[in-house]
Amino acid sequence: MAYGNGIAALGDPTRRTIFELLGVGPRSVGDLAGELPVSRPAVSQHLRVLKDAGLVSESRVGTRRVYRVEPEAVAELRTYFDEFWTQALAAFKTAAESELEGEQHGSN
Amino acid sequence: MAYGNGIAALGDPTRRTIFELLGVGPRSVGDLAGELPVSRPAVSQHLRVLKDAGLVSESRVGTRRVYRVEPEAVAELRTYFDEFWTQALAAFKTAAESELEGEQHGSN
DNA sequence: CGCTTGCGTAAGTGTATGCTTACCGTAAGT
DNA sequence: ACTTACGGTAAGCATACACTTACGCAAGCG
Repeated sequence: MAYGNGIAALGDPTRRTIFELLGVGPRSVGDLAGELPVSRPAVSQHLRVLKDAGLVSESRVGTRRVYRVEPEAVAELRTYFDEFWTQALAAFKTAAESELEGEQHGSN
Repeated sequence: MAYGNGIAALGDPTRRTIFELLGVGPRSVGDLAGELPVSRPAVSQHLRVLKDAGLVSESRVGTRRVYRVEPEAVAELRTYFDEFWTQALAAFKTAAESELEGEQHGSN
């Protein structure tokens, strides 16, 4: 049940942008900061949150740190909304049917 | 591009719980509040956020208001993570391959 | 060795936000 | 009409949180 942290982590717009940038391919911190309207430390802090949520992982290359998306975490979120959608749709149908029960063959 | 609001709205744990309760079936405000550790007004406020995000809709039945999940909104989120996952997986593969280029057939 | 590059961390600040209590409007029951 | 049920809204508060600047630390380079 780590998806909760994931959704919360992606709640922030800046963090979601970072995540989407990493979705294209791995990147360094300064590189990311270069494309964002916030300071580099801010990006570092966002990356920490994403990392704690298991959405991204870090690897050191020389003096810089490269972050990349963790596909498994995304898969979890995907599954969550997938199942939720199925369930919501079923509930939607059920609700529509029980509405009809009250008016039997009412045309409207 | 309304998924952004949706994700942000679901960032809050209480709101996510409300959303999941509504996923099972439509419910009234007081009914929801009865299963949550927060006051009824708090639930009202959360429902407003969910409604503004397009995740739920409202309908009045007598003196009470019934809220239900909006399947289309869930579908949007589903699609978002679905596409993101596909993209992230592709990026993951690409990254793995370009790592091999550097060491060609290096056993270590 | 200094010096530079690249980042994480600490400390501080302003604003957003989730919660509560109090209040008000609307719909149904008697 | 009076009363009760139901729920949205206002006001206030306490905490969370996103951001900044300042600093420290490790890895390459001259």
